[in-house]
Amino acid sequence: MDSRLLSGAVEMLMLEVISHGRTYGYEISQTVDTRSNGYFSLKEGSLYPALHRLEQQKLVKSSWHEVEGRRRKYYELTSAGIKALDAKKQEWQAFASGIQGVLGDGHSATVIPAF
Amino acid sequence: MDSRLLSGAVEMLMLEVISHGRTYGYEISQTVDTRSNGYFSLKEGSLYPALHRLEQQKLVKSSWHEVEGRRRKYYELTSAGIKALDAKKQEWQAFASGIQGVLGDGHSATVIPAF
DNA sequence: CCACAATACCTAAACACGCTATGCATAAAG
DNA sequence: CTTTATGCATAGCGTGTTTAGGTATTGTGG
Repeated sequence: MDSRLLSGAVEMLMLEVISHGRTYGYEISQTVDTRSNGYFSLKEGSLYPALHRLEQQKLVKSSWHEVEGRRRKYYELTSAGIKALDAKKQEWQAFASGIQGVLGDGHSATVIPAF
Repeated sequence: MDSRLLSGAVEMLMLEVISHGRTYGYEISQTVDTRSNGYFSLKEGSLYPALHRLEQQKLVKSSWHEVEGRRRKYYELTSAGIKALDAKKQEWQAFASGIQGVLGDGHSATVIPAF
């Protein structure tokens, strides 16, 4: 897929996944992959920097934990993160509507007069 | 709006507008603006370079014309452009579905056990 | 008549962010 | 014991948007 499309939606997707319960980077990428039927695959080079951005923006908070013999950095949403996710979802809806507005409504191809 | 979202859909939108009939840069931006109810605004700094990219990729062809006392660079789709628009639309659908797949289906918030 | 807005095109520099590639470390599988 | 999967991280690259600026013509209000 065209990665430029994904640009801008990555953070929303990640926040969404995290909103379902405390999770960590590797699992987030797996979840996004699975739930999009393999259409998206967050690469590590975008995944981890994005998590760091979100944390810097105080939308998520992290904590290291040893689980199943694995050292993982778990993330969960802050209250600001919950609001941000909601805002991003609304923005996504508006964006998708905007696209439909341009693509959608009829406008049968015009007969083009020559100059 | 988040310009990152738009990035990646810009070329599709422009091809779409051009597909309705020969047009030029300034008008394209107005059309996109109008038909998205003012939601999108293609900045000149992205509009013109995008047109040049499309032309370089042979998806559109241009010609200068003097109309209404205005010197304008008119664009129209090539046959490759028509195909590309179709492909981009399909990709958009797949992308939007992917997003819905991640956002959509229930997944009631889990009760998070403490560590 | 003149300043200003609108129309119309263009580009350079700064910035953002996804990707590739790489590195490190541990656990499970063969 | 070597390979694969898990798990985190970052540097450099590529691409495209924004900001900001430049040029030129036409219409408009004072």
